[in-house]
Amino acid sequence: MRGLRADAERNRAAILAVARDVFAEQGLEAPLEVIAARAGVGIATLYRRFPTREKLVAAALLEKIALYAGAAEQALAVPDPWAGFAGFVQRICELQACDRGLGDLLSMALPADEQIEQLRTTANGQVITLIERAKASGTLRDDFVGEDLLLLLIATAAVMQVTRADAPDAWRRFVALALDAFRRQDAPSLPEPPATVQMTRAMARLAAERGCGGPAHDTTTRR
Amino acid sequence: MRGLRADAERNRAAILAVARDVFAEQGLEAPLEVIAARAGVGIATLYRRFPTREKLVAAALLEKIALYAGAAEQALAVPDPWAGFAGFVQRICELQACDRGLGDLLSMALPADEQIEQLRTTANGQVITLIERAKASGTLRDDFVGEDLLLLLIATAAVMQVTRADAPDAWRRFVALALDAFRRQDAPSLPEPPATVQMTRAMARLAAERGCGGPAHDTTTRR
DNA sequence: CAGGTTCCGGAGGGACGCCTCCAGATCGTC
DNA sequence: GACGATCTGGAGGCGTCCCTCCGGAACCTG
Repeated sequence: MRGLRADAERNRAAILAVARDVFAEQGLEAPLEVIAARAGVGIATLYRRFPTREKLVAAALLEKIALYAGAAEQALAVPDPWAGFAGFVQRICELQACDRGLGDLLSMALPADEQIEQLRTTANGQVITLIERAKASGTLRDDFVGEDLLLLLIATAAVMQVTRADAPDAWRRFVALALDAFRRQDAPSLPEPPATVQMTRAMARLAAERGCGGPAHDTTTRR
Repeated sequence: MRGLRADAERNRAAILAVARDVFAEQGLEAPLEVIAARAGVGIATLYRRFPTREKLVAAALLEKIALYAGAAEQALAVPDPWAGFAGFVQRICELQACDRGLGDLLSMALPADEQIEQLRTTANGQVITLIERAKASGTLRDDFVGEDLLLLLIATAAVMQVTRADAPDAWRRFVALALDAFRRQDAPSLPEPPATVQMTRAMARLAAERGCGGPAHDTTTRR
């Protein structure tokens, strides 16, 4: 694949810039024609440059995913295990709140680009370490697992979406409650210690990280 | 409005029965033509009997909402305040899990029928009582408010939707975590004690119940 | 500035869901 | 069983979004 022609490259950049905005505002299911129009480009040009929605999503959100991965790394650098863990949780929720598209990507099992999956997978490894460290320090409940974090991401994404218009900060309270629940306490044991569950693709990855293995089936269907 | 002709009444019943099933399976945004087809009826007949989607939803889900209201009443009959509260939370989440349409209705601020709103409002009053009772007994955290329950309903609805296929019981773990968070403990105070927040219509109702008042604006728009 | 290559954009077909219209079938009453 | 009132169903217009096709414009190399 050689370099694009000058105008083509310009258009590509314009599409990408607009896509970032639109996905952030409207989520990953925004009409592609909106993006093309706002970029001052025909719909065909968008399709030529990004043949599938996933390609466009991947290109547009790569930096945001990198922020997610970076947050995990920074959290590991925090000396206090609980502070690192709690800060990480708040940080990724913050990222989610700033970018509805990222929320979709983190919470729903959208078909994602290989590059993004790789980034996410390594990040997940660090997250597991973060979790184990916090558990070992006695501040995070023993039965906590990575999947619980995914549940939280799903939940906060929904809370944000529903309350965005009326109470845009409601999710902060929700996340604070969740962190309270995650903190160690003499609580009744949770149902279904989910050693075997596997939900979204991201969760399958998480599980794989932790050595559970799992059929990462394809889903070749479109739409 | 006089009685319907016999065949019309029969069709109405068939539509309603099918609507209950379809809404439970697919949520409240299921195509109306699916319902008409499954009921063995033309789409026009459905529209004639239920001119708007909300009317159909209201008629189809009335009993389910009644179950919700009943759960609040039963919970108040439980002697132990915490057991009553926790049982209620689990019960309504269970109801939500069994009926995706009910989940939509409880969590999203869908335009709802007057009859349903009324039922929901009285139920919400009982819920507030339930909450206050549990707080007074020292088992529910002091800063808990009715809106937190709504947040939970929103969150569990999302969790159920995303994990339905792969881990249909994941929501149970999630709800158990939430109940842990709600239980009294020496926790850092939550942000935004939401005396003033008002999110969905249901939440506005809740707030109104508690005497906050609030502009229950109209949203006359269709669709 | 000419020629070939690359790129562009809008038209347009397909799928889906909403909702309405009206010719004809069905009911129930006398 | 006949007649008027009531009810029916599917065709079809509307809107949205998807994606492709192809005549023509823009680039860039010499």
